[in-house]
Amino acid sequence: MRPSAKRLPAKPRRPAARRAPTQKPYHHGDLRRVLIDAALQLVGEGGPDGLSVREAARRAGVSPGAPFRHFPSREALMTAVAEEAQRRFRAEIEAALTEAPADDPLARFRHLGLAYLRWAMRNPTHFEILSSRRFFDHDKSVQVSRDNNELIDLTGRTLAEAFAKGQLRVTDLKQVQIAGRALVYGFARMNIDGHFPRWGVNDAEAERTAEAVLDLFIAGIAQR
Amino acid sequence: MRPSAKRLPAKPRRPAARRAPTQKPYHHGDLRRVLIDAALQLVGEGGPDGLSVREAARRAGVSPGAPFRHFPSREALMTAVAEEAQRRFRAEIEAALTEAPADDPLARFRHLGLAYLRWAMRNPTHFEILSSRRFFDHDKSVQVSRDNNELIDLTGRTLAEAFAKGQLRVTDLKQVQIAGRALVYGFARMNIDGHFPRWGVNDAEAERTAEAVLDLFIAGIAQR
DNA sequence: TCAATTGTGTAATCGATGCTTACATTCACA
DNA sequence: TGTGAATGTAAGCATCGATTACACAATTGA
Repeated sequence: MRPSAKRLPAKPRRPAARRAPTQKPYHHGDLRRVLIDAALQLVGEGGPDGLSVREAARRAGVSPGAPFRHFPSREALMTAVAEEAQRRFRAEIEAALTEAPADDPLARFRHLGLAYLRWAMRNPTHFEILSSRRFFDHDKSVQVSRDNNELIDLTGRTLAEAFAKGQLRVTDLKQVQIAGRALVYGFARMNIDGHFPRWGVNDAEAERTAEAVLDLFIAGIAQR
Repeated sequence: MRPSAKRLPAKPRRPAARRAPTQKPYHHGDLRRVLIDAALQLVGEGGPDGLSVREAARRAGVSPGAPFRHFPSREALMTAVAEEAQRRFRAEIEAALTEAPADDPLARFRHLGLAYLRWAMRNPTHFEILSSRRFFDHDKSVQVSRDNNELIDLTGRTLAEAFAKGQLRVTDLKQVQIAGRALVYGFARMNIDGHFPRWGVNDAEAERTAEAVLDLFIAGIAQR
């Protein structure tokens, strides 16, 4: 609730509306949200280490101690950032999946992998924090772990459907899934960790190579 | 300066040899080496963030400013740690390769991947620092980049030999190599980043799964 | 032999950070 | 309308990386 939009029917003593525009109100309004946005930006700019509680407070125009009213620790703020990133990650993958053919599980699997890779390549720092346990305790975030598990289940089901349709020549789907995860995760992390020095973020060649690598993997497991 | 302990040439001044054993000499002896060892230990214990210049100095029994005589920055100390780790990494991989059959390139490729995975699984924090550009500037370490490039070249040559012998069904070796790197790197990083919560370090099941995943990949590219 | 040079350690200090405590202000509700 | 809860500020702590001035020691060369 913003301080200007309160009840106060009959009282002329300086309401927030009459406050001088340059003078900011004592209460921020939606500091929690603003802090998360600032933190998202900081992580985007400087990676996980770029997140500073004080800097986030600075950008929100608030005292250095204020964020601790909303987040008990830097790690908690990082967790909130990861939750927001995970939400976007999952949303984009599921959106991409709606455009995939419903009756071709292997093609859906490919769409899944491509959407995964594309988001990871375009949002490297955000992908990094939600993928590594170093930056926050995944067990303490129900949303991140749930979203992640559902994504894993989704690929598992898709693979099972592909197998049921006779699209796979391999039988151990569990290992196929782990290998597939390792492949896309490894590619995404190689990009993050600077193993592709010729590419910049959003480089089209990077995404083309990602696609080729994914297709190589799929060709290896597909029936032919 | 300490006024009481001036130079005073003609005096029963105690030379280093006659110094009491409990009293440590002013000069450490081999501080640089000891600092690297302490730093290796710190990284092994607490990951990359666990390295603190002060703590390394503390363990070396030296003042907080002393390490800066040997390393201009924390990053430089981390680079030295990474160089030592990279040296061990490469040595172990090359040692494993000597035990591989000389006339079977694909088997050698497999040995290469297995040695890579094994070392990464058993030395997760050390693998992490030498694999990510976050912790030090790879361009500033000739050793790390050279060792890494030679390892990459080694796998490239092995793949080329396998192809020449007709052991591969794929033609784009460049993409096979990138996919292979992504696979083992992704698996190693998944382990580091806590994606295999059931496993501990040195868990035999982890290495067995790593082997199975690698074999799945090789089966996908091998001629049959 | 011994004085100068160079190398290597200490002590003190700086600014930034995460985090805590005490206090101030405002909101929400009975 | 008044009171407790929520949310901000101010001040301060410990730790960290890093710098500077200074102390001590080993090496060198005339």
